Amino acid sequence: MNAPAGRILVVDDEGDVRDAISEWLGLSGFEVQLAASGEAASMMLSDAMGASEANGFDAIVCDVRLPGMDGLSFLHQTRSRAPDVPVILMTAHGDISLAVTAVQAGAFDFLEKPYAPEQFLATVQRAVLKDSASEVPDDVSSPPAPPAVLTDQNIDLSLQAQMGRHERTLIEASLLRHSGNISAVMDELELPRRTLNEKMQKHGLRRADFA
Amino acid sequence: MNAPAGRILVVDDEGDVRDAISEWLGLSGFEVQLAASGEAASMMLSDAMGASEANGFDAIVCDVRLPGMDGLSFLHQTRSRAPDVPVILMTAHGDISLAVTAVQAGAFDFLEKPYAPEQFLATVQRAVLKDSASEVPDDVSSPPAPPAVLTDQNIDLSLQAQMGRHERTLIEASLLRHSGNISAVMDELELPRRTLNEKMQKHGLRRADFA
DNA sequence: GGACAATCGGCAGAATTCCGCCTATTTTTC
DNA sequence: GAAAAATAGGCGGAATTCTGCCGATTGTCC
Repeated sequence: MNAPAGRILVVDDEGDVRDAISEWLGLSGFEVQLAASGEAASMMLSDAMGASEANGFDAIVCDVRLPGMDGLSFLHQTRSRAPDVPVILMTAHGDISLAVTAVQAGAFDFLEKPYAPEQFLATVQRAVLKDSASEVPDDVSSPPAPPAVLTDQNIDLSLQAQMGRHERTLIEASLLRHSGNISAVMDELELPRRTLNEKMQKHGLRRADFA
Repeated sequence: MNAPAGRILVVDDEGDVRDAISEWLGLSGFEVQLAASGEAASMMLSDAMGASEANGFDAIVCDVRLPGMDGLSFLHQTRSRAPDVPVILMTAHGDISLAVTAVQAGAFDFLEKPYAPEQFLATVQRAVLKDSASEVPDDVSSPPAPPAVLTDQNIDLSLQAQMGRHERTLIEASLLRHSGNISAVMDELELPRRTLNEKMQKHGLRRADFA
């Protein structure tokens, strides 16, 4: 195998998520290191920086919602300790204000779960290559920015597919908010239980994953 | 009356929104100028910059979804023409990637409708005073910016309602991208014409509005 | 271990949505 | 301004989704 495409630190308290992400990254040739908490990640970052090997990580992927030190705190800490390492934040619930805050605080990007692996990988690639407009936000005199709308590629853009993903996202977010409590989700989304069950099954959502 | 607190350009294609915002701003002592399209706003910006009076506007508030030149395009253009004028973008639908793109492109803030007038005004005030973390994106030692985005209230959160809004948003966006060209939208969203027609009617979308 | 609450899946009729076919109207093209 | 292309809407059978009912499981609390 060639030299790794880059070294990525993945921070997420959910084992399933870590597994999935590390698999995606691994298959793409990245060297992956995992952390289940902000504290652990912070220590790994210290190690990597202390070690002789280069500057440590090429990018960090971190969930916003973490027990203990949360994603934003970790972002702030990392930006001051290792300004050159791009930090990508992820969240399961779409919170605009959080995204704005994160990007203003220097996050490289802010991903909303669930996302397609290709999209995720594309973002990591960009981060590793530091190929982003966010690196030169003030260079407004540069040629008229290209159609900066970074639309996803290799993603099914049919209405049906987009609606399906959105439905999944909404249900997932509600499940997350209510820790997998079906009754609460039924109530919030105003869905008969039978319908909710079917949709969850269709999207492969299991309440156990949100408990 | 005292000297105006600042001069604000409001860009929104919906008259009701313009009226509401201009009232809020007016009552707070701001001088308000209204535009219904990105093109019109662009021309007003030219006027203001050309005129002897100061540097034109103290802040610009712009809807993302506009017929013709959309909010992001207008943002880009404005950032290069008038880098010192903070641009606040607004949107009715919460789209994280859009918010990220906007902030990376230099938007001062990204507001999600609907919001309370007080919070809207607070954001404008911050913009006029240039009191924002986005002005010093690399100053990571500063405390995290306060939550500038307002969450919805009095909005139907049922899955059905949310999905309906999303469907409308997607179709609207596609119509916008293709200037109301039905065939192109059919192709992009992979919808039979008959189905697209019905959905457009359901959501009250008329192609004429996007031509 | 038993009672009770929460959750799940099969089944099937009701309700809704999908979408081809045909025709009318509007817009473009030459 | 006539032919061609694009768009819109009525109609209705096909396909899908919705969702109440019922019994089976699973988890929880004495």
